[in-house]
Amino acid sequence: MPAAPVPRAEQRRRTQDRILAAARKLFAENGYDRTTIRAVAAAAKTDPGLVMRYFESKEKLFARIAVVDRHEPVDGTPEQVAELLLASLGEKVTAEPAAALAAIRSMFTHPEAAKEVREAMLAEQRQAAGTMPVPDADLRTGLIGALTLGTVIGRYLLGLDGLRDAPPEQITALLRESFHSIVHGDPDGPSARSE
Amino acid sequence: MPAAPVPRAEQRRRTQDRILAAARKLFAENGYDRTTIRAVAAAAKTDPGLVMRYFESKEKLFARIAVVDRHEPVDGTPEQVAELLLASLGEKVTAEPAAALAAIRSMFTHPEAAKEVREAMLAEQRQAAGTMPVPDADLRTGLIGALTLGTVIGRYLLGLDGLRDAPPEQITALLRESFHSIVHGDPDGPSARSE
DNA sequence: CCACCGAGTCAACAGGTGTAGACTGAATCG
DNA sequence: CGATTCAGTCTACACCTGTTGACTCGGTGG
Repeated sequence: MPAAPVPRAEQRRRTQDRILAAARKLFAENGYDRTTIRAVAAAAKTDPGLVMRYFESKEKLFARIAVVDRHEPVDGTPEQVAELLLASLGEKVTAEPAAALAAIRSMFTHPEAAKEVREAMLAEQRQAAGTMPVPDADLRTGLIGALTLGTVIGRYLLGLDGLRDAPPEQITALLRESFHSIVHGDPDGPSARSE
Repeated sequence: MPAAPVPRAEQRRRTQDRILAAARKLFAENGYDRTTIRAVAAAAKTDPGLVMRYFESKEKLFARIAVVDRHEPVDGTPEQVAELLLASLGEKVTAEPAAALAAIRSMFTHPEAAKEVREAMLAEQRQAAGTMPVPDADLRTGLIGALTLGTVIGRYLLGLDGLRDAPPEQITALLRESFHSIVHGDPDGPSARSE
C-alpha cells in the first residue's frame, strides 16, 4: 500500500519548480534562441505540453526566469557611491546568479532580455548620476556600468584566464582605484591631479 | 541596344560583394542565430541557393565575416603598455567595425564566434602580460580586456545613455587613469599608494 | 555561329520549432 | 462510492530552417 499519495497541489508545484530550474539552467547556458521548450521539458523530465500549460509560452517562461535584480538605492558622496557600486559588483562576481546570466547571455539577440539588462543598468546609473554635480555624469556612471558588465561577462561568460578563478576580493581591489578615478577624476584626464 | 554586357566575372564579384555586405550587416544587427540565409539573400537581392553556392554554408559565410582584427604586438614598460591598450580601445570605439560587432553579438550563443573573440583577447592579454613582472599579471590584463569589451558593448550594442554619443577621446580620457592603476597598481588595493 | 559553361532561379526535402488539442488515469470532493 | 477535476502524455499542425538539385538562359571561347 503506497500510503503516501502525493497531493496534487504539491505534485504540481514540484514539476513547476523542476521546469523553472531546468529553464534557468538552459537559458543561462545556451541563451534564449538555442534553448527549446522540448529541451527544457526533457531536462525537467516532463512533457513540452505541460511547460506550455503552466507557463503559456516560451516568451513568458523566459520573462519569468530572466530577471536582473535591482539593488537598493545608492546615495552619499561620490566616493561613497563608487564604493557602493564596487560592492555591488562584488556581489555579482560572488553570487553567480543563473537568472542574470540568462538575461545577459540573451541580451544581444533577444529584445526583451536587452531591455531587462538596459533598464537595470540605467536605474543604477540614474541614481548614481544624481550624486555627481559634473556635466558628464551620465558618461561616468555609464562607463562604470559597462566596466561592471564587462567584468561579469569576462568572468562567467567568456571565462577569461585571469578572471575565471580569481577571488572576488582581488578583482574588486584592482578595480577600486578605477571606479574612484572615474567617479571623481577630473574631466580632462589624469594629467592634473588635485589630490 | 544595351551595348555594355556586364562580363561574367565582374557580375559574380558584384553579387558576392552584395552578399558579403548584407551578411555583415545582418549578422552584426541580429547575431548568428537570428540571421537566416534567406534574409541575407533577400537583402542582397539574390537567391538563397546562390549564397550557398558561393559560400558553401551559413557557418562558412559567418566565418568569412566575423573576424576580429588583432593589432600589432605591444611592448615596453607597463605604463607604455597601458597607454597602448588604451589607444587600441580608442580605435575600437572610433571605428565601429561591423565585423567585430557581428562576432561580439554572436559570441554568447555561437561557439565559433566566442572562440574568435576569446582568442583575440587572449593574444592581446598574453603579450601585455609578458611585460608585467607581477604574479597576477593574467588577472590584470584579463581585467583590462574585460573593461575594453564592456565599453564597446555599452557603446554599440546596448547604446547606454552616456556612452552612445560621447566623443571617443572623452571615454579614453576617463579610462586612462583606470588602465594605469590596473597595470601598475599595487596588488593589495589603493590604500597604500607609493606614488 | 554554335556548343558550352556558369550565374541566376525555382521547387523541394528533411529536420526542428512553438504551440494546440484530444486523451488517460489517478487524486479529489460531494 | 460515483462524478469530476486535473497532472501528465501523445499526436499533430503549421511554419521556418539550412541545404540540395534540376532547370533556364545569356555571355563566352573555339
